[in-house]
Amino acid sequence: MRTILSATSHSLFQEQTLDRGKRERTRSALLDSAISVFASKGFEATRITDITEHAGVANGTFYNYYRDKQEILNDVAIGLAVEIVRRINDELADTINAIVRVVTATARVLEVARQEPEWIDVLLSSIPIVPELQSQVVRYLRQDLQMGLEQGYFHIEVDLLLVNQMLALLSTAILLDRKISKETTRRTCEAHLRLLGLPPVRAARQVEKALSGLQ
Amino acid sequence: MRTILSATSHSLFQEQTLDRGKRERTRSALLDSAISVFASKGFEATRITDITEHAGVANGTFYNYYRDKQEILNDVAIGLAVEIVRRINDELADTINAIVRVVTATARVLEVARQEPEWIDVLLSSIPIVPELQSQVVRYLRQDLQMGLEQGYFHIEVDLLLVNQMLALLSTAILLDRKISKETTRRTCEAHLRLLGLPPVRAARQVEKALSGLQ
DNA sequence: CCCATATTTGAGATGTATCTCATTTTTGAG
DNA sequence: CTCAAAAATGAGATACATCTCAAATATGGG
Repeated sequence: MRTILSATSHSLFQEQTLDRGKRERTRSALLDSAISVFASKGFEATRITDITEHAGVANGTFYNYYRDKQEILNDVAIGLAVEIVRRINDELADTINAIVRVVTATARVLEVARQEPEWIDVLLSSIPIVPELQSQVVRYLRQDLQMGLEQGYFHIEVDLLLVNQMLALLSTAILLDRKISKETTRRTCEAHLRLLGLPPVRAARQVEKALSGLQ
Repeated sequence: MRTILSATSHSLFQEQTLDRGKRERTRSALLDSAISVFASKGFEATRITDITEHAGVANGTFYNYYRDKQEILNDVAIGLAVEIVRRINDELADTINAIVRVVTATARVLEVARQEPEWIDVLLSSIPIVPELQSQVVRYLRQDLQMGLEQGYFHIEVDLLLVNQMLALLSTAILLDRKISKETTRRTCEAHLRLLGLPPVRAARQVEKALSGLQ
């Protein structure tokens, strides 16, 4: 057992395929079930049967769609990443200040973690296992960091180490406080800005300002 | 497969028990083998037989000492933690400046990671699995952080989140650059001080000073 | 060197998960 | 509604890791 919170996540894949044929609906059921089971038992401990039982299909059905656990994890992780990045990107379309972008993105990821704990559970634990994922996340984050450098806010080398440091701080917040209090969000945003080279007082002020601007 | 570097670690447990009876020598062989195998295949993927083969004993021998994998992992992790903490504590006995303590401890952990990659591999991946470990690490780190607060250097709340943030930055460094370049060490120390609330320029200066003082 | 005790051994019993495939059931286009 | 194609089924073959234990072997104090 891994997650403490009850599983209240909405289905991600089912919703996208209610109209398409039977095949796509069954695939979505498997994908959504995989999210739940991976989140509650962890990837290693999950058996194919756990996924099929949760999806309400027979064991053999799994093999009509995927060869093994790893293969369905890939689909799940990419699907989650695409959805979460899409949401945040939409919101940030008009934001040009790099500090605000970083704080907002951080806060939004934590917001998703609060509302869909299973998604983030699976996504974060997939990063080391699904190589394709890491490179996507890195490319996405790097843009904002580069922007912050050009705007003169950040004092740091933008590279793989930095991106992974930021991801690690995110993971820490989620693992330690699954309900994601406002306090946890604030401190994680501050940690990000401190890491990026803002003096602590300035970091606090900027986080304060940016977070109050979010609804 | 997990580690890329070849396994060049020294035995930790064998050395301590060369004189004691057969029983303790076999136990040590199992413990040292467990380190190697956990480091190379990861805990989940390790089978009892991997450990006994590596130790050059029969499969059944394992069960004369441990009930299962988890039980030997506990012994391994605690043994590693005790050894590493002992080394660093010895060196820091006379250091009273909290900044120097934090930078030195960080640098030394990374030094161990470079020289005994298997140790740190296993230790870090054990932290989530061996509860006893986490509380020990937290208690140990908290002292230095408290000291830094009292000396007026740090601007932060010292709690579980902070300690885990620092551990996460350490893990990130090790996972991303297993050979642990000077650069990685410097940046990880700076990240720690930035996180603790030192302004970036000051953090850089302090790290520079403290690291140059280490042989 | 002796021998009671401690330790090791490894074949096999047990349990469990994966994966296959011949058969059954469902689907949805015409 | 019909029916060929698509999809689902689940029993069982296969594989493999755990754990046991009676027998074999090694140990080290006297």
